[in-house]
Amino acid sequence: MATIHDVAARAGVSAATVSRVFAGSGVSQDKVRVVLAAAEEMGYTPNRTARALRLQTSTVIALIVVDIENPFFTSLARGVEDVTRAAGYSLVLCNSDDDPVREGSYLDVAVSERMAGVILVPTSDRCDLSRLADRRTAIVTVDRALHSHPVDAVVVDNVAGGRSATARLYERGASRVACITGPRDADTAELRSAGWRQEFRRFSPTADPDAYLEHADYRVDGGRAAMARLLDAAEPPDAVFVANNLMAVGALAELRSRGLAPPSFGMAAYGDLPYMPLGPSGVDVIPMPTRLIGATAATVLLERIKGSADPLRTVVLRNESD
Amino acid sequence: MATIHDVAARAGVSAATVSRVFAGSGVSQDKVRVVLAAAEEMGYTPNRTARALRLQTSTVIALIVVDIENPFFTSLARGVEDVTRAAGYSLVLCNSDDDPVREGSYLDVAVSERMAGVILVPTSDRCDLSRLADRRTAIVTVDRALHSHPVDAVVVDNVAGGRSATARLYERGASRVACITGPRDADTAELRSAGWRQEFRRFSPTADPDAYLEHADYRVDGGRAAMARLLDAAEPPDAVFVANNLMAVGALAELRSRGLAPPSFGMAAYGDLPYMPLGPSGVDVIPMPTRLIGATAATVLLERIKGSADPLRTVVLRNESD
DNA sequence: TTGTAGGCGTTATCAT
DNA sequence: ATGATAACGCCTACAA
Repeated sequence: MATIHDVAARAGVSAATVSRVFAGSGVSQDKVRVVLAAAEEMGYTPNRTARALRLQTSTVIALIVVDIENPFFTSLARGVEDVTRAAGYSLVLCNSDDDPVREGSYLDVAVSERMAGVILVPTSDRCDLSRLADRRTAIVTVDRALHSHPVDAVVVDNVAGGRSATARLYERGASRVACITGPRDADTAELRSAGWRQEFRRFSPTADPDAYLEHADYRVDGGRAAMARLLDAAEPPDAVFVANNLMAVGALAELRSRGLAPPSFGMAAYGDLPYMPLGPSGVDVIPMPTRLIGATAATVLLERIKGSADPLRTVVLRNESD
Repeated sequence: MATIHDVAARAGVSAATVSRVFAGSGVSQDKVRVVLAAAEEMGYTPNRTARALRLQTSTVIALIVVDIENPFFTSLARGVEDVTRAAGYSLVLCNSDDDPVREGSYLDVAVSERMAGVILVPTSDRCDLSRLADRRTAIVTVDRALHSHPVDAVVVDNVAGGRSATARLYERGASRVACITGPRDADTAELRSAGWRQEFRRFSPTADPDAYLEHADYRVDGGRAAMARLLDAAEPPDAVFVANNLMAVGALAELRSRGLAPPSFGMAAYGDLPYMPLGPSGVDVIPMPTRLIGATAATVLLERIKGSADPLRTVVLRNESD
């Protein structure tokens, strides 16, 4: 494969000149032409590996998500990619599968490959970012915030979303709104259920919130099982707020299998139900500005990569219908 | 950040010895301990960039798909990841968005980063793999085959799937089965519709197949629009074979919006409909062994990376219900 | 078993 | 504007 020296030899210039041509600075017009021609003929592509070694940084950005099979995260990825690509970076997507070990290994890869930055959906608050800090690798978290480590973050107002979803269910006539939220490690799960709890206390002051709160895993089957538990209770709810899209799909399946379904049994979900333009499902959706979240995170990251020393910030995007 | 020399100094050995410790060969027990201790204390991680430059290959594998938002491909990715991860490689996922230019740029990145190999869902038969060939980068295509370039491939039997889906619709009483297939550039689209055409000719010998064939883009909206065109025709079909999952979702939406729906209007789809355990949709699904496809592709790729010089092969997996 | 030294392909510094 | 040269961190003959 052609190296910079091969091109230099062919063009009758030094390697330094070829390098400058590709860096785009301080080379005479004629030499530029000669070099470009030579490079073209030889099919020369700069070796990113060598460049990264020399520069101590590459032009790759990693996006690490907790569930590649959740459309929310792939849509987020599209948002990220739109802006990173426009800025000349390539985006690689990594799936931690909500496993801190896998998350850690991808973070290691990121610093070890000298990636320019990483956008991370953290598996939990305990995740270790020190390795990135050592290398001053730019980082921003999305969707979930991190309190154990100071870092830029882009999130939505989960409490407000949980509240408005719950309130709407009550206003539409529900008398007891349960909640299916995510894993305890996910701060979004805690915040969304906190929003629900506020409204539950207000509208069902005599009932015990904890009897109507289920934790699951943000996945279809978990949502379905949680819905089943709620329905099997002594005093079942007549509506439910589900804290993410996939669990809502599962909960809906469980309801339908029992002959229940919205709107007779109320349901609100945080985030769009995937592939559900199939006629009205009766589910009240709190839409998330998914691509915008990704695009915003990418923008923040790029600023850090460019060297911004602004104070850390947490960008809170509004849900589209609070 | 600690380098191999720092560790060597601290451990009182040469850099070569440290390198050998991490390569795992020919170092005395006591030195191994000392080196590992030193590395641990200093938080040393080998610099993959330097290693890749030296070895002319890295330990990263790229999976380039045409639509990251299609659950089929993310599920495929899980299958790939299962085996690459077990073999000690890290997988990065890239989205070409069915755009040959983006596909090309990711291929460039792959060779430029000296990735160990790439698993590719090609956007079309015209895609240029010469750059990979130059660097002898291992490659295998999945889902779609490539005839312009000799390369390993893992696919399913698209013709058989198209035939059996169509035949089943006729056997269930349909009198005219239309077909919504994918873009002309995708060989899967041509093969699936070819399967349909065979059965169409057999069961509807007097009708013109081309009047009942629609090309769309393998996406929800495209499927919906195609379904609308079919229904608006002079002699509309009473059943349809849809060549992929997302278009089936769109087609189903269109049917329902017109008060039609399976099973009165027959529908068969190639690949599982995403997030549809919501009660029977009435759609006859040709399930694809999605994860297995990914795992198989990864296995083939790993063999090539290990240096296998076996003849090129195309692995054809059976659909689960042919 | 261990160390020395050269080179992987770039880019930045320093001359010219 | 251009060229020679050193260095980025690692691995691997080759020597000892």
